[in-house]
Amino acid sequence: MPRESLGEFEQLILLAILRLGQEAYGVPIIEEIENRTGRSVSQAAAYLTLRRLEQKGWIRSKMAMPTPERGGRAKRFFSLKPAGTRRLHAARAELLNMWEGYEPEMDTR
Amino acid sequence: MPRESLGEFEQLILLAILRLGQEAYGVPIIEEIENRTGRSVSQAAAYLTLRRLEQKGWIRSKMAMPTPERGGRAKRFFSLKPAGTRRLHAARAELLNMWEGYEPEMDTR
DNA sequence: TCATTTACTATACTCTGTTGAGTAAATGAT
DNA sequence: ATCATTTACTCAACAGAGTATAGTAAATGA
Repeated sequence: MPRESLGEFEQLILLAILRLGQEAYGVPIIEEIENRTGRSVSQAAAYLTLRRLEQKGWIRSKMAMPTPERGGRAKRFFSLKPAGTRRLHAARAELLNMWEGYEPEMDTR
Repeated sequence: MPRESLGEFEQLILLAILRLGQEAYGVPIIEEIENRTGRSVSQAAAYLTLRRLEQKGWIRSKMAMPTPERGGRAKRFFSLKPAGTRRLHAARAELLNMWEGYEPEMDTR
């Protein structure tokens, strides 16, 4: 049974798509996550997760035409479906609830 | 290779231990997570994750003496080790970074 | 003695995340 | 034209995190 809450990497992918808007295809999605988290993201990990998210009905994708640049292959653009948007929103709410009241000083008791 | 960041459920467990302080043993840990997240947590999931966290050196545990109540078996109490505290702190920083700038209104564009 | 309560365990499995390598379609240089 | 290079995406196998179902163990109270 799939879990109710989003996985962490899934969240990162959805957030990246949301933030990138019209420019949300594989390569920038990976860069966005790398910039934001500071960790490196393999292409395979990203594309696999994108496919899984699409299968679950949280995002949709569409191939675009190639662009006239060196190596400018056709890109697959992604966007959030309503269900994905709701998931993302719910994930944030859960996190807020979970960490609410936490103060870093608690760590050093 | 284990991942650098904590899993979501692992975070919940560590946070529950931190919050419960002296009272951090299996049953209240489970209740704390259920209350905070609204989802139900199986005992197996909790104890298994507790064991994994201990194996990784993020928490320690100690059996206490039985208490004189009906069914009052010996309890295994958990506490954070420094490494676990650091992980928890780092996990929070990552989350803040990841969601920074996100506004719920972004969802409804 | 035995049902009940509280606390913890075993085992097997699915889902999520990661790795390492590879394919495909475009341009640019020779 | 051919072939190296760039950009974009794919395959397959595996490891790690999370879940489900069921069970064991040690206490009390009737």
